[in-house]
Amino acid sequence: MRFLSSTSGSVNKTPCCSKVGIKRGPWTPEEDEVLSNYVKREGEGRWRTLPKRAGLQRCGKSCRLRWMNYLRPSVKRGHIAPDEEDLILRLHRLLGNRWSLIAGRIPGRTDNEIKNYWNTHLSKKLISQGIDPRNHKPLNPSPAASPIGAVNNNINFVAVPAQPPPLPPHPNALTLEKASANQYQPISIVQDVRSVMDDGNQPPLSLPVVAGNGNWPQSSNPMVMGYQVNATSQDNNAGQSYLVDNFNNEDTLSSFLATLMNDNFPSPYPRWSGGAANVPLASTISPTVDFISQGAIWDADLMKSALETL
DNA sequence: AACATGACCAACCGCGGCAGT
DNA sequence: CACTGCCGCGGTTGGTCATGT
Repeated sequence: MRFLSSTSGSVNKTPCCSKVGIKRGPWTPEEDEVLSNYVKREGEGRWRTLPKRAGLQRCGKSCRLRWMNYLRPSVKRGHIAPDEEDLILRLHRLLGNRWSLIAGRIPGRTDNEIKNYWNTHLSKKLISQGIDPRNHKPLNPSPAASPIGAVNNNINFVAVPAQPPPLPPHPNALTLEKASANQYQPISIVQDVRSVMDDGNQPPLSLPVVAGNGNWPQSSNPMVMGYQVNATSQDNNAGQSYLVDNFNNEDTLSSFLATLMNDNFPSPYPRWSGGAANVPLASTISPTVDFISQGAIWDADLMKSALETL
């Protein structure tokens, strides 16, 4: 039983939870009050030493979790609303099990809550609709068995055939322009990416926002997500624009993000080169995730508007 | 009424990243 | 540069409650 202090077995317990005298299990109202008052008074952080300072017989991890998931004033209570569910689905489709990132885009909801809601509701819902909740693609690749699946009244996920037929030009192409030193924003439709490909032309340039490593353009880069236009060299000219697909075929954006997140991107790992794009360097190897969380490219509103084009 | 099963979700655990030294 | 400790994340567990038999 997990809530009893287990003195047997498990050698590799984390230090904070293996200490004698540390309480575990459900929190009492008294403990909640002590923790809540202390954090409101002293602020968040220094969780490791907080229990001692606050006079709680808990480990720091437990205190942090309790505050973050339950006691924080900003935590929203109650059922997940339809629009929240809709947003969770869209974000999960793009980000996968990045619960913290998803929660960061849904005010008042915690990563734990969204994770639980996903595991107990949404994943089953998608399965019942013939959609694989892991990748949002049909469980059965047979076109006859994978019609368009209505997830709810607000959103339709289009089942992707095994070999999608050519699509006509779509008006939802999104282009980006440099809005400031560290942010791009959508501008007008420039060109349908597939028309470039269908003509058999070599893509002008791979999209610098994904391939930029200080040595772009890299026309041989296999992760062509979009094409730079109106740019002739590695420069930082204002007004250059980028076509970022049209979000309409084969989940391009989603698979692209997934590829980055799964570390499948070819070496050298894409990072912003300060000279090329003047965007804050991502120090980790999850650049897109960092960009999203830092708002470097996809700030909250931009991400939302992009998702709404799906 | 008693028991079995399933759903829900708070809380725990291990791990990786990162800042500080 | 290497080491250490803390923090935060995602996966998992198991207690509680609701529903079914």
